[in-house]
Amino acid sequence: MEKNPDYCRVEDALGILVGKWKPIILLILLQEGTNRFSDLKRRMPGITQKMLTKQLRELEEEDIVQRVVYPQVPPKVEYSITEYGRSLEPILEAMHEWGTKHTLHKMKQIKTTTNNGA
Amino acid sequence: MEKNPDYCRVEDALGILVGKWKPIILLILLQEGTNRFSDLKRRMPGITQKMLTKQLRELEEEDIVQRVVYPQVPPKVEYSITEYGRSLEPILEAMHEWGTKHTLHKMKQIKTTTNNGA
DNA sequence: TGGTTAAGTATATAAAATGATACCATGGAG
DNA sequence: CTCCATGGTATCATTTTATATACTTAACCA
Repeated sequence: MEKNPDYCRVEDALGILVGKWKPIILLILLQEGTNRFSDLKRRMPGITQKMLTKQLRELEEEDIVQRVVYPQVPPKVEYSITEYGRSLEPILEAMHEWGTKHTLHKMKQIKTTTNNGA
Repeated sequence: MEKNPDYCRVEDALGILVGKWKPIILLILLQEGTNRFSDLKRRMPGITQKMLTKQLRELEEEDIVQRVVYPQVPPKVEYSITEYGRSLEPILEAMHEWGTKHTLHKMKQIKTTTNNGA
């Protein structure tokens, strides 16, 4: 595992995508472009400031999102996807596509299970 | 979020791929086909029986891996990818590809950071 | 009789992720 | 002088994940 570079590469991608909020943040920024902090928060009912800050910092750390601070009061901070971050799109797309099929698959499973004694 | 089906689909895929061991299990089974429990354990030094059992049960639950028990002593249990599970390959591939680029990107970042005052 | 084997369970802990809540800074409106 | 707004930070509690360790089962072998 640690030895096999194939596995590590996949882990790297997962490491960035994983978390309760990261994919949502990425999809929002990918689909709608630049958002300020409070916009993001508004679009993610349920997330706390702390969480949002943390996720954004981690994404920034990986050069996936860009953070721009306007030195004014009240503060204004804008977040956007970096060009590099955009390279994650194929993964998110593959996951979205698969997830859609998966939903159908689960429905089939339920049907089959329900009928298996009939 | 919960409202937007786009996000949920991605979450579904992540829900299945995520965990410290699942991608490794999937890659092993995808690349090498059927493995028995002890083989998998041997290929993943560091995993505990409990964890391996748990991950496999979860994958089985989602119809990603198939579990075949041979009623003999000592026990023999074989695991393999289902046809459905194989449909995850594009995601894993996309992640692998991205992860590879990411490694290079990080190296560039370090270089840039190191040179930024020169 | 007792050890070996494969695939587990059971129980207890530790560590990581997430959440709730309260606090801070500051310039302008009233 | 006080309150509002924005984008935070600090502290603590809870939930979720992962680890460590010991026990179980039952045929087989010596």
